[in-house]
Amino acid sequence: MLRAMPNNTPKPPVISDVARRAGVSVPTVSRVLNGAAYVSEEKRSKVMKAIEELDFRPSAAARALVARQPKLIAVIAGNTSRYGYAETIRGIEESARGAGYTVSITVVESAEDEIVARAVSLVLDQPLAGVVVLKFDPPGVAALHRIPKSIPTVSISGVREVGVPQAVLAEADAAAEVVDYLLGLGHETVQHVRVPPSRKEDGRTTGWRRALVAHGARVPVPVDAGWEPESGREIGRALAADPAVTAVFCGNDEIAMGVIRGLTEAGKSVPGDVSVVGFDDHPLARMWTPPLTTVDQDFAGLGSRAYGLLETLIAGGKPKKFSSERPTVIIRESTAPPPA
Amino acid sequence: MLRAMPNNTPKPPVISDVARRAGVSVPTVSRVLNGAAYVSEEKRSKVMKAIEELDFRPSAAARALVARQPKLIAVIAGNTSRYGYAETIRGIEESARGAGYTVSITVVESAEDEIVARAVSLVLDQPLAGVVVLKFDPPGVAALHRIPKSIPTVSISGVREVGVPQAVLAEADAAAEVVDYLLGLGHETVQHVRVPPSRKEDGRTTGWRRALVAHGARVPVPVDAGWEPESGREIGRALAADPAVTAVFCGNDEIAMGVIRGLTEAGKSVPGDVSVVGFDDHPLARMWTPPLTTVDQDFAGLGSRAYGLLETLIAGGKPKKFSSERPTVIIRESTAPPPA
DNA sequence: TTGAAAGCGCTAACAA
DNA sequence: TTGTTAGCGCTTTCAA
Repeated sequence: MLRAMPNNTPKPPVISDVARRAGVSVPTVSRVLNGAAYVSEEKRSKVMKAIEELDFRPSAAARALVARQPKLIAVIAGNTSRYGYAETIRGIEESARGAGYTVSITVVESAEDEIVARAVSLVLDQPLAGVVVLKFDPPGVAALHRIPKSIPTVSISGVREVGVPQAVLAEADAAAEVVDYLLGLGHETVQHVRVPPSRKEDGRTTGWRRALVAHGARVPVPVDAGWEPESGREIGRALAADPAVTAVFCGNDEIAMGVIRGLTEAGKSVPGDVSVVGFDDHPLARMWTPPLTTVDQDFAGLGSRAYGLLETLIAGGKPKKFSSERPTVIIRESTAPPPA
Repeated sequence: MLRAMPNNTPKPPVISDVARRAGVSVPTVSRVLNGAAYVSEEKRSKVMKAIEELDFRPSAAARALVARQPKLIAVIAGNTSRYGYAETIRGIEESARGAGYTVSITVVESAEDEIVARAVSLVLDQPLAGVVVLKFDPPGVAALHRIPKSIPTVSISGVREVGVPQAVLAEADAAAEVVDYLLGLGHETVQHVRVPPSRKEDGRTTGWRRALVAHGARVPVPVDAGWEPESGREIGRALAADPAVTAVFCGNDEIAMGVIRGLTEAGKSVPGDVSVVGFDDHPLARMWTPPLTTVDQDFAGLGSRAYGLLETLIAGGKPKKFSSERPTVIIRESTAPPPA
């Protein structure tokens, strides 16, 4: 553990050091620092010089203490490095940075009470302007429940839910469109391989089911995959054994790639024997063999919209309850009519 | 832009509110907060109760001001969402969180002076315990130069460099090993497709060149790729036209996948006609067709080691100059002897 | 245009 | 065991 020991670096200069060196009062230094108020050219330059010489930086802690709104936005997520998460965070950070905010990220490793409490508490220990919670998974959902109402908060999700303002990517509609497309190609039904859901059922699964039912098609039991492509591979191998499956809709591209690999290893051809669709439009989806039919999700835009909602909230405004957008289906070469 | 408007959320409770409600003095509240000193069971429970009721959280800003070390670590990077970056950040965050730190991320979009200055300034405006700079690219390198020496700082890189303490993944050695392996298979030389380097030459290129020279093999002119797999594809197509290239060593897996795709599209077989090696062991590398021979880089471990260095620095200790580790070559199926 | 004084929310030192 | 008194480094009145 870290001990509170004296730091070996020299104590950094403070504002009074600058004032003394420049021969002015502390508030005057503060004035030139903030570009505000009137300061004579003479003093201003003296102060600037002193700042340079001392390599002075105002203490962020002191500034934060004094009235000023904190300039930190916390992002809470169950994961930071998987494609969708990373891109969403990128979108948040980019927008936030543009407005002068820094973003912190903290991951909640599981939905277990103690883990969630510890992570949230860590987050709240910083001086925060607001928080964005990625509700892509159970840890995210659990974390949201623990954020005090007094802190401006928005969430990000794949489905509309009541609660704090929310940026959403309307997955269900896109999923339904995928199924429509596949059924239109002549497939009798569409198998679904889903990623770990954030709740009982995620938007992709809901949309898939809805479309199947709307078409009067048989609704197969969804197969659960993990987050790793490897789990898709195993499922692909298993699916290959069932001649009834001619079309598979996967919860994300990585899983789809794994499924394709498993199918191929088991001797099936994609899309000749079975069509496979992913979700997300991962950068490698178009490089895949065959290039993957998938759904483009603008994660960065999603993050950016979440920031927008939060900004309104922080400013004391009343943002829309939802900022919703519809992902786009991208048809490439992993889908075709079923074998005759 | 965000205006400094009054917030609509109620002003959060402060320590004096708790003290008043509990009928004790402010320092007493502080004492129970910090678990220190003697406080009677009676008052302690009164205070706890007041804290609960008010949902009070001590102001991090005030705490930071008063001697206590801030609990925020800033990560500065040229990117946050690409595989290696995201994983490295994950490693940092995980270790930092374990020790009670939150991590902020801010990206530096280019090495342009103004951009770098703005980003760094944003970072320094937070009360920081220390900073980790990802020197994987020019923006990262530029940012490092702007961090004041008074702030505990470590960097992360693929090659050893003088300066602040550094966590390194010894790319050059691994790259050399790849070339040794390929040459051992019988290839006359190895073409190199590199990702945008952080400096004149990155470790992967250095190791590749070194091994080639050591074997007395011809050293081809490296081909520059971008970060997108798509750029690899174009290069692959171009490379297919040159019968002299039978082995290609790529700067990362995404590029390698693009190269393989380009090669394949141009009618070459991998590894029959040309062998391709990637770098990073991306999660999809083993799913690829053919499964990719690559180099496993433990990015999360790298991030974790960087945190370790920083922790020592923050505690006032003197960390090693380098925490170096050697990536491992992973041979899969995208490499074979050259065609007869 | 400038400085003196007050105070942000908290912890540390000192008495009691 | 507890309260009183001082600040931490800065910004913000308020006078001058």
